[in-house]
Amino acid sequence: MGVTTKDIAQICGVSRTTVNRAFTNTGRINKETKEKILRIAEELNYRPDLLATGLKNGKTQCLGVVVFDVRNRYFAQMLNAIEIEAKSREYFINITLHEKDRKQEQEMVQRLVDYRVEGLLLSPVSKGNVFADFLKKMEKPIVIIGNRVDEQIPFVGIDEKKAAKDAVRTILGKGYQNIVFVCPPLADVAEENVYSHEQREMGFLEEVSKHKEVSYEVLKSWNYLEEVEKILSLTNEKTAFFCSGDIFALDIMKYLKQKNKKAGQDYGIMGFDNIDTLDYVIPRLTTIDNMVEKVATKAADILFDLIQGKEVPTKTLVDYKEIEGETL
Amino acid sequence: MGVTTKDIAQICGVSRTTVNRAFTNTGRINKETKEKILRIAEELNYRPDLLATGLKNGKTQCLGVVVFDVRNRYFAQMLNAIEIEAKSREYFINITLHEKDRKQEQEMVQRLVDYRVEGLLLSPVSKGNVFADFLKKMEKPIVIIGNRVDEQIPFVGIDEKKAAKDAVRTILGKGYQNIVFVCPPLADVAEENVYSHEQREMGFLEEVSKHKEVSYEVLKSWNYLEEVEKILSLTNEKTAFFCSGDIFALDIMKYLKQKNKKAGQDYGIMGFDNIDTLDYVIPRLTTIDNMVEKVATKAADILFDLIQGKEVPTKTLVDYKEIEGETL
DNA sequence: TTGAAAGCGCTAACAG
DNA sequence: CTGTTAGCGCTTTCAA
Repeated sequence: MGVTTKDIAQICGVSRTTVNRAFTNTGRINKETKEKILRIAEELNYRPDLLATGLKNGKTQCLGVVVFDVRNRYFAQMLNAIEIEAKSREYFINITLHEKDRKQEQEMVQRLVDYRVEGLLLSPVSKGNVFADFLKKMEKPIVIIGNRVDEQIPFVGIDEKKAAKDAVRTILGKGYQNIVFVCPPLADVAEENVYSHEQREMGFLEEVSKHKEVSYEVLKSWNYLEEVEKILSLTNEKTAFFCSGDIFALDIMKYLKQKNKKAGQDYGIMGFDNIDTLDYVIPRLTTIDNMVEKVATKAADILFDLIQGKEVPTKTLVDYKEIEGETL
Repeated sequence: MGVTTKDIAQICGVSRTTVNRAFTNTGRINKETKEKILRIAEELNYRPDLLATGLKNGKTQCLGVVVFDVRNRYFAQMLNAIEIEAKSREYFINITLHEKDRKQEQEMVQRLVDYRVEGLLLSPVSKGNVFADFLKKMEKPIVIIGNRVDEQIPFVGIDEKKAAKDAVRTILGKGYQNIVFVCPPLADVAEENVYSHEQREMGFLEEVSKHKEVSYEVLKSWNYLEEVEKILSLTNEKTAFFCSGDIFALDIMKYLKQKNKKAGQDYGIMGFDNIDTLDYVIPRLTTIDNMVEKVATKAADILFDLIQGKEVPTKTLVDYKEIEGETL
């Protein structure tokens, strides 16, 4: 590699210990020696080797973050929030991606641990006991964002269930008699961790079943476009689609627009997440802000607490927010 | 930390060298000894310390990637492409973000180098000789994506200038007599590396000035919404806006829609980039695909060549593609 | 105020 | 087939 403390020591005619002291401000050191060392180091463009430092100290000032796809706005916003939080504590973040490949997800976690990151933030697609045990075996501070893994591993998110209930109430308040919960991710429930969607479904069902006069159903298929159209053409009731993700809502709106059906007029529609693509789409979609930035910031906070050996809650909920648009 | 080769050696009653041999398949080793070592390692959940390995070998199998904001679709798609490419070579990528903060950008580069990544992919906001020298001083393989820094540092992108010329021709072909190039980033040309936008502007000017009968102007302000509206209200000519970024186009379309002006009818508009938000917006924006995924993949390829000590071109252009929409 | 020596965990040359 | 030894670059006693 480049210049090492050894080189500097040699040039300055001192020992490596002294050189080290010059950098760390630790222990007594002659002012001139120190200045000389620093000057020479500067001249030679000396840079400490972080691998060596990390190895020696057992600390790397790094956090690992594992998410599946940065193209997803949710993660993009999340990463930014984490980055900012980490930076404020002079930590470095190490982002890794896996394309919903559960094997890779574990590999990424493992590798980050092997690189001795001091803590991990995950938004996992894996689930179940095996995965939970795997994470626990890491013996590293870990905080889960969004898709809960088990009761013990600290988790940060919003109260998805309550949010879904609120949404149903909002929709009913607008006079809809038929509500369809559109949740394609549930089609993958067998393999994938879709905790947040499951929670939303529970909230939906709990609330909607309280109202005898309302008819409802849940769509768990990725073929939702056709199904939605069919539903609309077969019913006479005032129908609203509650989508477990803004993307699905946008997709439906676009599709139905081509069929000359207008959101907010011919049907109602509500999303979930408040992704920023919504800023460019007319009419403005009514949705629920998942507060991903707040959640991520909170998760990072908790992770730092864990790193410092503090006790932390195993479940932390951040307030969500309904965003009124023009589609109900 | 956890279990080390030393522990395993002790337990198996052999030396650390032997343990090492069991893992690396290098040198002769007794089959049973090997199996025993591997079994014990497995049981103890042994994991090599990557910091130590890296320190020893001077290799980390890591690439560093520095971008300014992952919320930007362009980078999001770029990162995914890089990730895939790196993974196929068993490299790990280390993504870091800085919010267009040029000081931080340099710090990130420096830190990645200090962590001994084997190469760097940057899409920089910094520019100029000082920055170029800084990068060269790293003495690491580096490939620049999108915003060129200087003639020597390998760069991958599309032929922005030619693409802009093509776009102008397309617009003229639709009968527009007045073309406005909307390029807010040029407002920041003093501080920021906006190479790609400068190239686009050059292309625009070169092409448009060939046609004496066409009037044109360039908008370099972040207040483009009002200016656009003013222009539309003052001119009688058939006007098109050529936006140096789809985001600006979407913003304009939304704004003008509220003023009851329709894209493709009351005015023409064309974007640049082909971000995937376009999928959800009607009418479909005519634009140019910046091929970010291909560019990123190519950049990673070149970086690997550099890492292997091969010669690489200092400038690589990937074919762009015009996407016909409904807004011209 | 400074230096010698040992060690973080892994690896490789060289002996045996 | 296996072990000894030294060393990657940095840090930290402990002794001078």
